[in-house]
Amino acid sequence: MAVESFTTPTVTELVPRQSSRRSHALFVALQKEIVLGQLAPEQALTELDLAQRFQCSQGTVREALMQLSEAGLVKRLPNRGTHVAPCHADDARALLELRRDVECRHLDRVVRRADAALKGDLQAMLNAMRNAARDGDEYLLSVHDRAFHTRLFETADLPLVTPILTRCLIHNHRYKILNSQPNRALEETAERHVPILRALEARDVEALRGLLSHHIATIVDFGPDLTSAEAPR
Amino acid sequence: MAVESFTTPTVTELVPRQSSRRSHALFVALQKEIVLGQLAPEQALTELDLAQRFQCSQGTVREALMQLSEAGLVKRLPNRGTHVAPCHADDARALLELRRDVECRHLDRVVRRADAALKGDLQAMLNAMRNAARDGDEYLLSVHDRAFHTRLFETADLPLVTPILTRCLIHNHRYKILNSQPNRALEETAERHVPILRALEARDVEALRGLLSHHIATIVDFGPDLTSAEAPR
DNA sequence: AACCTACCAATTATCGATAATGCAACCTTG
DNA sequence: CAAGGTTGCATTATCGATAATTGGTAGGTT
Repeated sequence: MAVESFTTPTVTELVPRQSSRRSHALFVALQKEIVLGQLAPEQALTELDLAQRFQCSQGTVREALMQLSEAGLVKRLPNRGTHVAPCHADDARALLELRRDVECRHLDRVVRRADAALKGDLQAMLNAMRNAARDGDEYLLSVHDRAFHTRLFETADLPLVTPILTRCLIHNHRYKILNSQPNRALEETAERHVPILRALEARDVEALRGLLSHHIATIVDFGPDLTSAEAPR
Repeated sequence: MAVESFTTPTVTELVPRQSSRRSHALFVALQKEIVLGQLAPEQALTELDLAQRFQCSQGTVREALMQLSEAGLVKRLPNRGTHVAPCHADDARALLELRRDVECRHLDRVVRRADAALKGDLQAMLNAMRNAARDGDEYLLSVHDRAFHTRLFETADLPLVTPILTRCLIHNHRYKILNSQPNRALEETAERHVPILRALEARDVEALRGLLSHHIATIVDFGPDLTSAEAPR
């Protein structure tokens, strides 16, 4: 194992080099508006309107829309435009179950490959969550929350599965934010990740599985359905 | 508009209106080459090369590449190009488990909403699989196989989950084709879908779950891991 | 020799303009 | 007045050209 005396972890990779891309900035902005409901489900998005609004060309808007389509936040129909994706409870519940399966099933791989860099990154993300919670910024909190779980799962080294988790995460948070009173116990949400980090440090796969499963099942109250089924494996 | 004799069911919607789009044709062609391994994993794809090869502009190539990225068949890094996605056994196994979860978990919804149109479409796809198998066209067989399972799951009416299944399916088939002797019992693969169709007609959810779970677990031989875990719910 | 810097070739990102498509309202026609 | 065809508008799809970014290389400095 490498020496872990680095005070600042590799946060450099968290905001890679995409900040210089107009289309990516647009993607980030639109994603936020969709998750916050400022762009309503089923709402139509026309490329030239967005181009004028963000002062860029139609092609750049198109690239951003295709990235949103990759995240499942919009649906693009050939020659018929782009619409914000729906957000129904049935889909949300299914995606939450799916997320639990994905995150809980490969924890042995995660623990096996966990190193100091992972620990440092997760700690940094936890602090970012705390800051966002303190500032009452629910969306920023969700951004770092997704980063936390994504970083954790990436350690399993299943690059073809990670995009699926990404999809689940964004829709989980979208449904939560769209169906809850704003600013409800944000600090608590951040602190919920502490025991997960502890179990990871102890390399306790079973404890980790139980914590994550409960953590995910209690994100949104869907009734007893989700908690009844056990975590996979 | 010419008069259509409606001997075949609503296959019109299977190839919607995308055939007239250059980028979609390119997407289909590249997808085939990737799944067949003619484009090797990790191979670099440069946009202008493809534009010249397919006689179209760079933007059109880009759109196709983004669709491939949505399917997880390529990975695009900003300013660093597009590469064919890797294809490792660990990912393939994880995606196969995930596919089984998705397909088996919502069969109650499928059965509840199944109608004559679904039955007709599935029967048509089964016939298409048989034709492809008879012609020894393993890829075409896989195309109709994916269409069969996708059409079945769409009946569950979980539009946010369907794209995830799509992703799993394409990677399942890619791994299978990349890791098997060509033309191995194609007819058998097609006929495997007959009991599934029968159980659907009988509206027997439990039988359907067992059949589908076994059907999926035996696509690729990953050892006893997949068959040991039971189908969810 | 190791390191830093300025350039170069290759590639992607963005742009503005044009072509193609789909939809809806309108008009014709029986 | 209904059915079918036609036109016009709004929007997406495609194109060719230009700008920006990257990685590597050659050259110079300590």
